[in-house]
Amino acid sequence: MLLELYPALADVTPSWEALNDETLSVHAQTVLFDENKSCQGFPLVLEGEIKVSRHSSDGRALELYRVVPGELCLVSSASLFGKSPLSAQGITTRQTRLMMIPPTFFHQWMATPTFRDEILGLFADRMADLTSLIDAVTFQRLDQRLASALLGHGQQRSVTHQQLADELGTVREIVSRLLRRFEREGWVELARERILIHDSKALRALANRTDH
Amino acid sequence: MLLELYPALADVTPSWEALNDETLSVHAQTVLFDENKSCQGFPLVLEGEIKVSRHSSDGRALELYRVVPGELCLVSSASLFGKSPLSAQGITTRQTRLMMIPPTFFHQWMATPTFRDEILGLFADRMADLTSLIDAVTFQRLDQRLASALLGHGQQRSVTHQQLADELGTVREIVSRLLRRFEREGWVELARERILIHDSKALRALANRTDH
DNA sequence: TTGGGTATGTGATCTAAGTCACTTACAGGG
DNA sequence: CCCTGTAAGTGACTTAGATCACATACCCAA
Repeated sequence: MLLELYPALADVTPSWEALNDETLSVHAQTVLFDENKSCQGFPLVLEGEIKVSRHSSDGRALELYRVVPGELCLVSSASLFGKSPLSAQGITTRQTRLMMIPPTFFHQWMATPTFRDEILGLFADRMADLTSLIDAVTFQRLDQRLASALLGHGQQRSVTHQQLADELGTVREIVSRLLRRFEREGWVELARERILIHDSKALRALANRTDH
Repeated sequence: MLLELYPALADVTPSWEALNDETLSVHAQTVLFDENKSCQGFPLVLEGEIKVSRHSSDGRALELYRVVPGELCLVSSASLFGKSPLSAQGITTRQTRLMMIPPTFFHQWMATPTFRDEILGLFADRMADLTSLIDAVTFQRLDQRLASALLGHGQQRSVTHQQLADELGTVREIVSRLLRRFEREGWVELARERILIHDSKALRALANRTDH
């Protein structure tokens, strides 16, 4: 199970099995780590999802990325590598099973080439995501980013407008207004806590526009 | 010299001295690597500076960070770890001496604990910078970011308004106007390609404001 | 069925930032 | 000293996005 998600763990010493009882199961909305707190351990997600985001002083939020099984929490690893405080908040979006690797284990495991390469590879992918986010935030319009946010979740997304706002780093009213516009165009259909995608092609076209 | 900047190189095998003749010296404005190209090697900066930035389709730019001697190019390392294409452009800001580490060497060196820890530590610091950038771009106003950009460069900065615009991800006119405002407040004094700081305290106050 | 809590819709208004179209200032080479 | 290219100043206008203040709409539990 764990090995399927993180095959490189097969080789590490001390064996991960020493930590088997460290597996914990938490509810949705559990805060696993927080901005400016130091990192307790390195989370490997077995099941569920962690949402990682930053918060502004005036109550706005921006989602950096989500950690699903088989992936890697960039912020935690950076914190472990550098002993610097965490730079974002991590919260589960639903019931989640995970293994918290203590820092000492994590450091020892990094000596194993396969494990190291896997971690560094995941690290790299996340980095690319982050730089994409940076230029989305800098150069793209909100309607384009909203369109992207709606895609890749199947035929419908079950979220509130406020949740989308927190994902994009804006406020609820703007999301509502843009969604309304999409609906008038016939691209989506809106219901309470639910958005049905009718024309993903049009949304994708908007998301990928390079001009303004 | 090299060892003073990167002490962990003392321990690596094969020895870095095998690469000694790989040191190269390039002029200002040399493009070392580019977006969507794959990475040629890992640059260790001995002297000079590399500016790493992203570019939008409509000619705007945003600086991610600068690499000075003793530091680490996050984008290059991510590219090497992940074999993914580079996600930013790297260009020297002045005459620069550097050593391009071939990927094979780099991978071998990562087996050395001291080297690995150093690299990962630098990696972590950069990550923190990047997340700060993300929320500066998302949550801060341009005047605040401009104020930050003016600080930490001594009594004066010798740059054009266009260069500042490219650093902040905006356009020249906005920078000119904001600087003019700062001048009217008596915080700075403007001259061709030169900005004298008169009241860094006021600038810092603006930069650190948490409200709007 | 009703009533309160949460989610959504929307007009009015504000403002930071971008765009356009210029003019003006400057510095260095011929 | 003039000419030319680059840097900077600036008014007029547009617009995306934020803010405020409500009006509904919906859902579940009592």
